[in-house]
Amino acid sequence: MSTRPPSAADLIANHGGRVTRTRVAVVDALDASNHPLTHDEVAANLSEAEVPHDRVTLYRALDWLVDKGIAHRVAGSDRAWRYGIVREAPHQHAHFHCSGCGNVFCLEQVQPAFAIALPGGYQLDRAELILHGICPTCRQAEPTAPSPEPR
Amino acid sequence: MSTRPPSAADLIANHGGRVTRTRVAVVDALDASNHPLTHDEVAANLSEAEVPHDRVTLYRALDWLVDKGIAHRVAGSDRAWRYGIVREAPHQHAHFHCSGCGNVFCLEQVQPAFAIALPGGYQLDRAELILHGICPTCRQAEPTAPSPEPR
DNA sequence: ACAGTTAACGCTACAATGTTGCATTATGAA
DNA sequence: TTCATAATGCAACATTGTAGCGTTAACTGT
Ligand SMILES: [Mn+2]
Ligand SMILES: [Mn+2]
Ligand SMILES: [Zn+2]
Ligand SMILES: [Zn+2]
Repeated sequence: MSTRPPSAADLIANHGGRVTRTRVAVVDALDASNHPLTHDEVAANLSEAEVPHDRVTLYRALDWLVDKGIAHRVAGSDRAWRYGIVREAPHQHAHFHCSGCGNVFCLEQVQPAFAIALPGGYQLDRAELILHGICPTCRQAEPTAPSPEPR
Repeated sequence: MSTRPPSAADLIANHGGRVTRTRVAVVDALDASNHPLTHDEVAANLSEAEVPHDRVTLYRALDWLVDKGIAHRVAGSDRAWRYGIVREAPHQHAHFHCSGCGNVFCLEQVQPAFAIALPGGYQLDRAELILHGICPTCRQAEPTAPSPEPR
């Protein structure tokens, strides 16, 4: 017998939270995605699943999940946070920002471990590595696109 | 005889732009700062120098400077862009985000050059290294502060 | 099964950071 | 000086998120 992954409800209850409609649906939505989602994307997801929800409640649910370490939050290039389920703690890896679709992908394989010669006086706490480029899906959509991008 | 650094007006004119009150003041403000400034900080700076200015015009001036490569733009942790004068092109170095003062510092010494084994299908365009911690100024202000930061 | 406590909700208002449209101004060129 | 138009200044709007506060419903204890 292998241990099954905990249900959304279990995850929430195990962290001392009340199991509510929105929280369960949010965890399910994040868990089903292969990349972190914006508040708006989660909302769309819930709407599609016909789960009634409130904008503010959704923000609070996401915040709570991050606070409990169930989800993590990563900044996008468009100043909207992305929320992703935490699949392996601690959450420390590079993130890939696709300039095609705008999605952010967690690269769990790429652990930013490098020695940095910091100028004097700076006290380093945490390093964040962000890679910009084209994700596999967008790349396949336009394989050899020159994308002239006139300056 | 050493070549003097170009005046703000020259910089602007050399890029084919009209030399206006706001643009000149913005370039001067950015140039005088040792770290990139937010729109709001630039505005405060202009107010202090008693340079009349409009919020939107200021945004457009900053955008124009970035577009021409005179300034560069870097994201803050508070979803406000920071604008800094370009002192050495190309602008490619690590950025330090101070959790004390919230300022962002350009670390021209720290060039993010590392070999990354990217998962298949991703096309890398640019790598961005963000360091989080305490800047020299904030550190001196509270030398051994634990900074409890209650969640 | 029921009642009580209070975490969490849902709504309204507000804040911060930008963007868009458009009439007006003033910069640089002729 | 005159002229074309780049750039401005103002009002309105968009997006992303927070704060206050009365109401609801999830859990606890019986
Ligand atoms: Mn991640
Ligand atoms: Mn910089
Ligand atoms: Zn993509
Ligand atoms: Zn600082």
